Amino acid sequence: MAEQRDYFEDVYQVVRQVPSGRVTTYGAIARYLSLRAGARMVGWAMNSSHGHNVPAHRVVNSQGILSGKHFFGGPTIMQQLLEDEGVQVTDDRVVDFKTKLWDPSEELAM
DNA sequence: TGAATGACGTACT
DNA sequence: CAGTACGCCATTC
Repeated sequence: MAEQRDYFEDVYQVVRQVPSGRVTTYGAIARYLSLRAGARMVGWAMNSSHGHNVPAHRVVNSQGILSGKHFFGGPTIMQQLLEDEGVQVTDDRVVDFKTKLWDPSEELAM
């Protein structure tokens, strides 16, 4: 049982700060945390986010695609959550993703 | 102990 | 422009 919680918690905190109606990308988080692992470990942290009160549904890949929707227990759970927050999703993709993109390096920086 | 995998991203062909 | 390959590194078998 490796309690790498420290590393994951860092990711969780960033995701938790994502405002409703906004989305962020794995790469953005990884880059903000200077994770050399790139973006893969960010997704891995999400996998462990179950029970951590982490709105992982606000985290999408660089294309704004709901890559992990299938991991929410349903192919429409993630989409429903986003739509419920005001994020329009079409074909598993965030509408106006580029505009709704919440970059920690931009919002949390400085 | 080593190999395989993985909610991604970037680079190259 | 599209497709393929590689990297990155922790977790799992």
